[in-house]
Order: sequence, then C-alpha cells, then structure tokens
Amino acid sequence: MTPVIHWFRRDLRLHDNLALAAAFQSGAPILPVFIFDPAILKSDWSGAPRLAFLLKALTSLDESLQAWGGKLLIRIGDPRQSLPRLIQTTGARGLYFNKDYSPFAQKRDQQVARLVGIPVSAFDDAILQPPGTVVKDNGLPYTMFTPFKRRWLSYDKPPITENYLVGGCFHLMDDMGHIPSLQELGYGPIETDIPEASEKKAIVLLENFVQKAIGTYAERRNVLAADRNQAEPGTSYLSPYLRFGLISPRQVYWAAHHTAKNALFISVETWVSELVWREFYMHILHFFPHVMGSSFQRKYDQLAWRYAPAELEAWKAGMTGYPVVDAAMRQLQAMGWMHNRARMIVASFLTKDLLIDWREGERHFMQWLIDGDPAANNGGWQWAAGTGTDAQPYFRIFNPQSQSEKFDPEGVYIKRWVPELRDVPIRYIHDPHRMPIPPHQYPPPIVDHALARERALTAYQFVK
DNA sequence: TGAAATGTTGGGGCG
DNA sequence: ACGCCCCAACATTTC
Repeated sequence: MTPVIHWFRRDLRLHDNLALAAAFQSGAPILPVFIFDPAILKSDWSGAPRLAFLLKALTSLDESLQAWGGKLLIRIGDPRQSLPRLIQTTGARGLYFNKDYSPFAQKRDQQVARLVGIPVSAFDDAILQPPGTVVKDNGLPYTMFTPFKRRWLSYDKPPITENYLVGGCFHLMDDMGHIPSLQELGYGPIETDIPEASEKKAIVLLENFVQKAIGTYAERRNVLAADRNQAEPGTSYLSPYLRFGLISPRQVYWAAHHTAKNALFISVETWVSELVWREFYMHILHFFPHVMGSSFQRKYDQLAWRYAPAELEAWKAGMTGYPVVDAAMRQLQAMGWMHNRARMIVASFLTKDLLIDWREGERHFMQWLIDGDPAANNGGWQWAAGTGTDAQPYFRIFNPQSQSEKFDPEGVYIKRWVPELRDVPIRYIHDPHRMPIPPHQYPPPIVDHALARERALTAYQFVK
C-alpha cells in the first residue's frame, strides 16, 4: 500500500491534530516526517535553546508514534528537495500538513505544493481564527487589538478532534533517519535549563493551571517571581508548547471555557486574551509582512536609534545596573523563557532608556526564547517600541524602578536571578547603587533613567 | 499592558 | 477663632 505523508512542522502532537486526523481518514498508511531546514538552522534568528526544546519534542513525538507502531522519519535539507525525493522513493500519494501563516512559510509551502506533483491537503490547525476570518465590516484587517478581540470572541470556535490513530496505520521505511543532536546541527552545548517537552507535559500544565491558578490569573500574572517552578504559578507556562504545537489552541481555549463557570470571569477572559494576542499578531504578520524588518508605522523607520554596542551587550548580559532588568535578562538565558511582564520591562529599557533599535532586541529574543515565534515576538517588540499596531503611545516609558517595586515588591525575583544582590536589604533592592556601600560585584546603572527618558521623548517627538 | 508634572483639596501646626 | 503655610493625598493634565 502506498502511503500518504504527514509533514510535521509546528504541530508536534498526536491529539487534536487536523492534518494528521485527515491523513488517517484517507485510509492509507501514514508516513510521519520532520525536516530540518539548514536555511533556518543557520539563520541568526535561530537559537540553541529553542532547538534543544524542539529536539526533546521530536523525541517525545517519536516515542508516541512508536506506541502506535510508527516511527518519525527525519530528514535534513530544503523541504523543496527532500519532499519530492521522499515521494519518489515511497510512491506516496498524498501530502498532509497544517498551515503556517508566516510569509516565509507560506511561500515555501506554495513552492512545495507545486513541486511534489501529488495532492496536497493543508489545514487551519495552529489558530482558532485563521487570517481573513476576523476582518472589519469593510473587509479590511484589524490593526487594533481591542476591536479585533471583540470580533474574535463573537465567532463559534472549532471543537477538539478525536484521535483516530490505531496500531498499524503507519508506514515504515528502511532509512528513517534519526533525531540529530545539537552538535550534529552545528550548535555547541548549552547551559539553558530546557523543560520536558511532550504532549503529556503540556496537558499536565494546562490541567494544573485551569484547576488551580486561572481564577487568580488577572492579579497574579504580573508577579515576576511566580513562575513555573513555584507551587502556584502565576502563568500557565504554555507558550513553548503552543509554539511547537505540543498542545493545540483548541485544547487551551476549551479548557479555559469549561472552567469559566467556576472561576472569576475576568481572570478567564484575561487569560483567553493572551490567546487572542497570539492570533492577532499572526494576522498582522500575514497581512502586513513589512513588519518583518521595518516598523508597522512607517514613519518610525526614521527614528535615530543609537549605535551603542557596549550598552547592548550589557543589556544582553544582565549587567545594566537596574536589578529588575538584569534579573529578567539572566532568567532568559537560564530558562530560555522570560516572564511576560519582564519582557515588557526589558523591551522598554532597551528601546526607550538605551534608545537602541527594537530589532536588536527582537533578534536577541529569537536566539534565546524557546517560545520564540516571529509573529508574536515582532508584535511584542513593536508594541514596546511604540512603532507597531495598537501601540502604546511613544511617551509611555516604563520606570524600571517603579515597575520593580510594583511587581517584585520583596525582591524575590531579583534575588533569584542576580546572586550579587542576595544580601541587599529590601529597602535598597530596587536601587542598590544608593546604598552607603553598594555591592561591589554589581555594576552601577549604565544610564540615568530621568535623563534617558528625556532623551527618548526628544527622539520620538522629532519623528512625530 | 505609564510616569511625571501640575493642580486641587483638606487637615494640622503655628502665630 | 482665624489666616497662613506646609504637605500629603488625590486628581488631572501632559509627555
């Protein structure tokens, strides 16, 4: 029996996977494939932590497939060449995959569809409302979040699909390849602590969160120290799992929906809003591809960003002298993840206090975040820089000290990630340079916030 | 999903 | 008792 191919990309799960379910229903044996594209691996938008998470996810996926008598086929190469070759050797009669809405992926997928010469079935699986399904009455895409969200919420959402897989429905070959190591993919060893990456883990995180934490999400989501390692996490920590499709947005949405009756409605809605942000920015990238590399609001391409490599390096290393900024930047390298409130704080600091181009921050985040996604990351950075859709006004400049006092009042987050400050009394934890004898391992502030704020206002006002 | 500057109010100390 | 000042607390405006 000639097989059909299921091409795994950002849907590394067996449950609620639309393309995989359709491949199964075709009746043919399924050949599950993952392809490493060297063009992506070599890009400076890739990063070892995210790749390490991906490798764990693939290993777990392969184990799940083996439980059903299958195995994940691995190839390294341009899919435009790998897939036609694979189809030639196997005689596969269909190609199934779930859509990726980024401009780069869509172009590639169109080329693949032309080259394979067999029927291609692509599914809307990664998102509850695909681009084009949430538009204004005049047919144009939304560029503001709040009206987008209102419209988004008004539609019925697709249900979770059954897992139809049974033993023996997979196709095996002599040369299945193997899941490579980081080293084989050209990366050195890493110190980042990569979490367990499996469908099962994602479901445990989701269940735990909706049962124990969703009701207080609206208030606790801003607590910097309440991360996944705490008994009661303030956030779900599902972003890496959604990023690679270890869990579907439908599973997440319906889990929240079903608890809405038992939990504070405002908290559930706040949490679902984060799912809507994810889709909003996917739409934005789809309809406004120029945001990749330039400002959504074109006028801000004129902004006179500073060239300050030493300050950029201090920011990356967590050595700015602003404790909350440094804690966040070190958390990023240690965990491959950063609290969302912290992302806003460090993004404001880079773009406003240091007046360094948001694209530098965008790239750094892509190199370190295991949940790094082009659409969401770009949207977040342009929001912080004030150059994007629905952006905060340019004059909204975070004060790192008051943010720190508000969202890490006891300095727990700071002390966890900046060990030099562990002995600093609470009253000095947000600005240790004011101590009579400042901690000597810790640098003084690299900029004066009050002066930096004036400098940023001037630069932004010049554009306006 | 701000923060700083400026304006207003009201209680208390004091002559 | 009264006016004056100070200033914290809160509100509004501005960036």
